[in-house]
Amino acid sequence: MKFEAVTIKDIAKALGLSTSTVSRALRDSYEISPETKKLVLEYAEKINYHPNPIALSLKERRSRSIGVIVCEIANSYFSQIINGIESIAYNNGYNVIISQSRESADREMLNLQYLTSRSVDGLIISVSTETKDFSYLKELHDRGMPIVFFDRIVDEIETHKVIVDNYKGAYDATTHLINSGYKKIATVSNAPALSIAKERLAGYKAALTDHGMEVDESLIKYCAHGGMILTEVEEAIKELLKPKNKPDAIFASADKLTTGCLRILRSKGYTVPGDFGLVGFSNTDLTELLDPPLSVIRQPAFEMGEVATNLLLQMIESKRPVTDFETKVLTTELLIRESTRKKEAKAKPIPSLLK
Amino acid sequence: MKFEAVTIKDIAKALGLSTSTVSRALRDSYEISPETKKLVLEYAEKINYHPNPIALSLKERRSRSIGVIVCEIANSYFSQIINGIESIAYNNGYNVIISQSRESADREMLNLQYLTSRSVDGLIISVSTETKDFSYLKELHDRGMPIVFFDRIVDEIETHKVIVDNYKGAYDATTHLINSGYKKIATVSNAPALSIAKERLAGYKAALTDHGMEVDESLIKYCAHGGMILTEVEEAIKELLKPKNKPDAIFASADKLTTGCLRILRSKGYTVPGDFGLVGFSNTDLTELLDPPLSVIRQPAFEMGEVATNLLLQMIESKRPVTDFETKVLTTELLIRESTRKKEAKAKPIPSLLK
DNA sequence: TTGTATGCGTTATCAG
DNA sequence: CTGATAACGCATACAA
Repeated sequence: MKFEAVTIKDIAKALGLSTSTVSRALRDSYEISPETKKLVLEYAEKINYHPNPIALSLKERRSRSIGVIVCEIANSYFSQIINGIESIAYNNGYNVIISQSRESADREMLNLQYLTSRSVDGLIISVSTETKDFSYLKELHDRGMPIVFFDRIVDEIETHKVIVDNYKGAYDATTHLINSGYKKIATVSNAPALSIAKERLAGYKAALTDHGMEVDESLIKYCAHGGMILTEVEEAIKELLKPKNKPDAIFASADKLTTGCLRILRSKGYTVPGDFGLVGFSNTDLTELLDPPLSVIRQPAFEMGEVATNLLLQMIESKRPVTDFETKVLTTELLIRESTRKKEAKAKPIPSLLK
Repeated sequence: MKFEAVTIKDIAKALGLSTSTVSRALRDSYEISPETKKLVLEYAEKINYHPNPIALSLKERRSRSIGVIVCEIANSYFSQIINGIESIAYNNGYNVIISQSRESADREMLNLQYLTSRSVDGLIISVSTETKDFSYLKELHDRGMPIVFFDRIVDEIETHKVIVDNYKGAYDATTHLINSGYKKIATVSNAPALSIAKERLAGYKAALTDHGMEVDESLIKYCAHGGMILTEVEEAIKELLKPKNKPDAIFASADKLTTGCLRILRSKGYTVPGDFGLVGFSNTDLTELLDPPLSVIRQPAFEMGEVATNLLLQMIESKRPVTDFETKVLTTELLIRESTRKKEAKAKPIPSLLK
């Protein structure tokens, strides 16, 4: 009682034709008579024929599917990107296979092996925070697998990359905190090896110095797992809140870090934003549910997925190797959400709280 | 410069053996000498051989992959379920292909066709709120495709189903609102055709009558798109807040409805929960970020994915047709999060607000 | 215009 | 123990 599909053979037998004639008729070949074509097409329609994509893959040595690896689909930033990827992929007849690394280098490797063994035609990937060894990816790339990196890119591999303007985003976020009256701004960052972390840190530092504030290394904390583990954020905050050098605001450089900071600060009794400033790279839709809502750096996620996919399909479908790789930089946007409260914050000097 | 994989042929040629010998050696057949086996295995390892799953699929007429259709992967409830599905699937050597219907019957149909044409061995699906015509699914099922429904099930199709105890969840949520002192409890529900909507509505009504409150049909609002479109929630709330019969609390019967109600109520100046009660079926992790946080009905999502997948794999791998279908009911849990505020709410009578 | 034969990578069947 | 061959579904070069 297995699910049996209709094949080209069934049509050929039923119509007294050869399989090749049927195949050609279905592909609308010029060498088939209109009558035969009509006959075949109508019968195919009637019995609901669909070509077996597995056989096609085997024949054409391509699967018309692309692999996507992200750390976490539950993250709305990534799911928006996936939506962008899917929209372009589907329009071009490609399937999308999604897999999650959950910020683990091991799982990333497994997924990678799985996808390549499934013969995906190309790969769109945002590497996990934990990954330090890119040799497998490099080998894949050297062997001709089209790859596009996005968000968390790998500098060592020469291929297309799509990122947002991390420097500008961090700069804007920090400036917003400064303009809101906060005086001592810390940052909670991703693993320092990540390119995005570096750039965001640079933007943060630049904003401080441009506004005549000094960069204090003790106010810079790293979370190796990007906030996936809440305790690492807790640890970072705990250190920041030590009496000797307390900040009154934080720039959080990633989604999970922003929500992590928020949770911990609120659990400690702070009103955020208000007593304590917080702006971050967070696309979690729900930050707007907060009362007062949180300002965030919005990343053009959907568009990012689209751009990455267009580049990948271009690589896949070009006959000769692509050489002119480029790094597309999309622009972030500061979404100011706590406008009414911000004015208050500006009006009254921020009290030195953190008792 | 395409990505070329190593095949059994390459090994055969390199070792001066036939492809069948190599194939048998790799599968550890008893009829191959230990020396040959060792030779083949070592060489395969060395050149990093992996069987081509596409060729295997063609041969075995199965793809070792299962299709999953949900309305939205960004919804953390569904992404948790997907994690549960993946964990079981991967452990059994199955791949998972995820697709989103985005609450559109059209997209659901397209995904369904796509997945079946990709020869998935089985399907795990939560139908979209919009779907009213289940004939395609029914046909698929009749033709032998193993299907497991979860969350939003289709009563007409005889197969395994996995749901949570919607009745109990709704009953608990409503009771919680009653115990918190709210006097007039409305509900914002999914499309009434959905089985989950019916059951949750029944739980809501039962809780009211069990506590000596009367069911007022004008306090029951439906959102056809399950809150995907914010305006429909807005419309529902607007009607509820009409002067003549205002409620002071809402039981929201789905994730997007809960967050939708929250957003709209807060934008209208209500403190929620507090002035206005709100409990819903919401697994959005971030509801705990709210201040005060929101009590929610937690659904055992991960476990649900596991159970569904186990049932599906059992169907796929059983040689004869499965007949003893069952509907597994998992238990929900009321997560009380606004405990401190709840006491206040209990202590002081809820003022008749809604001015 | 249509049919026949071949190959994509693998395994099963049959023959040595 | 090992090798040759057919088959899975399809497209296509080559024949007719």
